[in-house]
Amino acid sequence: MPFKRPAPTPTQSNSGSESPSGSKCSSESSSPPPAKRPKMTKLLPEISVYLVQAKLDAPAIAELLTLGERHTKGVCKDAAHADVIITAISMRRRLERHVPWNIATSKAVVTPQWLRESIAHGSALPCGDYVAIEDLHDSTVQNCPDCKCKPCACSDSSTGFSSTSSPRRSAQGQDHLTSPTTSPTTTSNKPAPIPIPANLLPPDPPNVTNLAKLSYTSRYACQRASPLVCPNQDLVRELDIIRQSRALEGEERSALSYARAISAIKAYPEKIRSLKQVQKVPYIGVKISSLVEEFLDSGQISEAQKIKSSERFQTLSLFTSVYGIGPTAARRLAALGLRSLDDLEIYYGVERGAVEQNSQIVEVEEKPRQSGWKGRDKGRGKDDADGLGDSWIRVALGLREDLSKKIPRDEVEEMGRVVMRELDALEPGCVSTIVGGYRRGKPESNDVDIVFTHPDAGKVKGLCKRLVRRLHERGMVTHVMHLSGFHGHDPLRTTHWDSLEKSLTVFVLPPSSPLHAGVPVRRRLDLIFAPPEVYWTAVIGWCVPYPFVLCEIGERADGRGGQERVDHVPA
DNA sequence: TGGCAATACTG
DNA sequence: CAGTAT
DNA sequence: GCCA
Repeated sequence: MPFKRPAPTPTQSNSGSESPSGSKCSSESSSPPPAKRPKMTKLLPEISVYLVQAKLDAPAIAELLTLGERHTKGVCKDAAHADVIITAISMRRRLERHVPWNIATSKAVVTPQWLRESIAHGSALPCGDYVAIEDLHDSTVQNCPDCKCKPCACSDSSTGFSSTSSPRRSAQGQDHLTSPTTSPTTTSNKPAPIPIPANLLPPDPPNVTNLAKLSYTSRYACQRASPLVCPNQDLVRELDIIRQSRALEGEERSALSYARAISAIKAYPEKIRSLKQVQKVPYIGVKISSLVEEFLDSGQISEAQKIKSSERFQTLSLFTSVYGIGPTAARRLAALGLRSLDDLEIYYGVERGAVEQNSQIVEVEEKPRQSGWKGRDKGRGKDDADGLGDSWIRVALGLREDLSKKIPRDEVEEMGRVVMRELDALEPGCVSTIVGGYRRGKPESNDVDIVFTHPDAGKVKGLCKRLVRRLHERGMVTHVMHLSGFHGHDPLRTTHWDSLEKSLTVFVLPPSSPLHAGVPVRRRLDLIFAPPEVYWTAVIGWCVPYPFVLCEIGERADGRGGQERVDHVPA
């Protein structure tokens, strides 16, 4: 395996965070949206589901998980806790590999269509019509939570509207989704539908990955299939705490080892029950192996527990959650005795209005920075003596809360549309793909990464800056953390990788957007501009999660060589 | 035992 | 150059 | 911390 090519690397994006908390059946994942905004009423509030991911492709899994989270009581991590098991498997033998038979017989086991149509219908449909496995017909009918649990469409329906009637967005319960994660959005609106060159469109028909060839034993992540939600999530969560701790304490090498091991475990297709199983997983050596052993015995890892409960870890984690504060600064701040965000605000001299505590909505609209629109002060070299007086950290402190919120796919897509609309006005004919975690099928993202190009290579240069300027003028980009210029490197040996322009910004949906509600949450938005020749390579590169190992990305000139791999990138 | 991806940008 | 970010 |  060739890796280690001297060349250019796409940098990746997307932090590999975990889906957070979660005990049994989580819905809506972590951050309990204070029900302030899109007050979505669940259509199947009494039913919890379990999704067997086998035989489903990433987009379908994402779709079903999203539906499950949004409209059921919760998506269970364990079939035993669910009321309904959803699977595309039709053979008993195969199902037994994922769900113990005695469990399966005590539930309703149905096809994905049951979920889709029940939601479209507004309440649970008879499971008997969606039996996934013949042998389970009777038990499925018997265990179906049907209508009996829900007083179908009653008084309460005032708040309840069917998702299908939702004003914006049309695509929701579509069956043959056109791989929502893939289709590049074009800027073609009504007037001049500029044709997009075929080499910038996704392959049609889409490439299909032979999952059988992807084994978890592969050393390279790009050769492993990986479920969106791994069966060993609890174990992974424990190990990740140790990983984080190592990183926070500056033991990067160790952290890297944990990261690789975790990535490998995530690719392991079934629940790990014995040490023997783990030993086969790459990047699991003596130490981690012993940790896993402890986990198998006790369901937890004492070292992780200890770390998690330590004040040290909590403080460092909190501090690094501020954009711009990394492990080193966090340790230094902690060493100064600081412990809380309040401490940081005081330390960095945030003006604390009297209001602050009570009225949350203090209309803290960011004032445009005086020195141009690049939102950052320079000037003020006084308190910089200790290297920390960064006034910029104050801004980050204000952004922290918003930026820590996850972004639902709906909103990711809306952001993509909005940005595309602006770009279209600026330079018609552009093509884009939303990459990062979104493209990997994650139901929620930490940020939004979009890769752009234009069929005419000449039109790309400088576009990034222009787009950011426009977005900023229109109030959508509130901050620019970073704007990379166009380096006209020597046109020779340098591949076109370094000619990427990118900008890391903070974005907020405009009032005109259907998803704009009250005070919209500010989001991290990364814009990447690539010349057409490397467009797909860039797309791939930005979809590979950390820790990544490069593997023949870009082997084909048009970058489509990687297309087939990217649809099953590990999460 | 050496090495772990590689770079861009800021202060 | 160190630190943070992707 | 794991691999070559």
